[in-house]
Amino acid sequence: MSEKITSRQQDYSQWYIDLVRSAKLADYSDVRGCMIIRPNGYAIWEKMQAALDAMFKETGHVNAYFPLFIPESFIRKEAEHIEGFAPECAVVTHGGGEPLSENLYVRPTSETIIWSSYRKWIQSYRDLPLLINQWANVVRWEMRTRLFLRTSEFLWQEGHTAHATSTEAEEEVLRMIRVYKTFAEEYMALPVIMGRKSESEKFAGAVETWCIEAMMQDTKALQAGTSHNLGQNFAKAFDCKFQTRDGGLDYVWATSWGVSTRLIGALIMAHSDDKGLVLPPKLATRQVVIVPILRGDKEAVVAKAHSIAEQLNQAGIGAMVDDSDQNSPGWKFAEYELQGIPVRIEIGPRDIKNNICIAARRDNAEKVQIPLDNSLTDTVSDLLRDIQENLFDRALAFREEHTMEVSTYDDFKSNIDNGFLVAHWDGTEETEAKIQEETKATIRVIPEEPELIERYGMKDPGTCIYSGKPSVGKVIFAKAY
RNA sequence: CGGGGUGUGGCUCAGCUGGUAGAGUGCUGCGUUCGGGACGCAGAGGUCGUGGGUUCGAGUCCCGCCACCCCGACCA
Repeated sequence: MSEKITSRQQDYSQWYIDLVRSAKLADYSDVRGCMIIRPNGYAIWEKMQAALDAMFKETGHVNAYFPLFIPESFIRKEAEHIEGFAPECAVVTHGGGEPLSENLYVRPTSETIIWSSYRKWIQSYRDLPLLINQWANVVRWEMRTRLFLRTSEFLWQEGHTAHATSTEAEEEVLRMIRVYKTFAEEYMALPVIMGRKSESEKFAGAVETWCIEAMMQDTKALQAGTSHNLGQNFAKAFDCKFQTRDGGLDYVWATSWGVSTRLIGALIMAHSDDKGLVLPPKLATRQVVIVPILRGDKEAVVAKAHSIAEQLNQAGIGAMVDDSDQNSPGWKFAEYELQGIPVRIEIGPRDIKNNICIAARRDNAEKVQIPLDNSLTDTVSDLLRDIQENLFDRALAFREEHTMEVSTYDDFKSNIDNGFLVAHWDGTEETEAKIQEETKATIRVIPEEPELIERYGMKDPGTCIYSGKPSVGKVIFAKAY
């Protein structure tokens, strides 16, 4: 084969690239740093969008769309925001062949243009809360890019909410990071650690940033979603005040939260193997592919394959038949494994005689015989549920195997390439920066997961592994994408 | 921006001390196959990244430029 996938063991990074390209998820574009999301990849995004969008609606949000272009003066209104984003912005200076009177920034995120509107829309506490989400593309000029994980342009959703009180905003921030955690774990089968970011890792312009952090198969960390408490920073920058219930005047409290097409990269790096993509059933476009073995009474085999597909489809399980005679069954097996379809059903004359079919699981390569009767849909449906759970359990077990507590800096340094390290930190940016400089590792998350907090005594006071100064609790360090 | 690498059929690449373009795979057609990437036969497909130079002659040698990839510094 010309498109052989490099093994994970040989070169993890190359494996990822080979997989993305051979599974036809994405392609490099002619524009530096940008990618083309191909139908196979976009289908995953559409599945993600559908599930997330429903969850946003359930939590009271509505969708809207704000412009791609942001006037330079808007970007400059919030001091930390401009400092954080300006260096990685694309700027439009000309339009219609003429220099523009004011430069337009291609949005790196939409807080500023959205708050310039919120200012007009919000006058009273009766206008609050305002709960808007948008599905959009954003541009951040990156020095080094990786397909899905970091490209100059990417797709995402960004929620922007406005609230009457600080407490409500805090609740919103937590509500949405929990939505992300639920989505990651239940749909992506990706266990994540929810918690706060350190001061230096938080969003430019936020008071506090919450995140969900996942572990990839090379033990590196990947930030899978963030939810920001923006306090009154943007309201003040855009002079967005409202009349309170008791007749006073106050600045509006804000949040923003987002996940991006990076999740597709996370999905790949968490579950896939050397044969190709492994998709959790809930995010696969099709859950089942049926490969008829075309020998003997071919017509009967093909007919049976289609009737199985119909039976499954009627039960809401996405199934397709590949009855083309262009490729051998072996070729098809390999191809659909590359594409990550969770279950393959093989059906041949032998099986028809025995009134069974063979189902092969993508996650662990096991093959089972399934009787061809009314129980088929339930059996397949159970199988899919089991695959979904197994992927999660496997990823969780992997993360736990690669999470350890360290109490000395020497231990830290010798184990930092082995996964997540739980360690005491004195809470200062200086220590964090020093550790990053010396080891390339950063504080990924200050966990707010009761189970983890209890297991590792996360909130117990101790001594910083780097400075030896007092620490109020432990945090998770790792090398990150 | 540093370090490394690569530009030759769609893809992966070979092409030596210069002599007029090659393989594998893919593609098209026909036939035989089909329970883990099948086989035979016949075909189509390339201004060798780009600009200049040396030469009777450049994919090959020299100089410039461009693009992309990988590794690092910045970041979802």
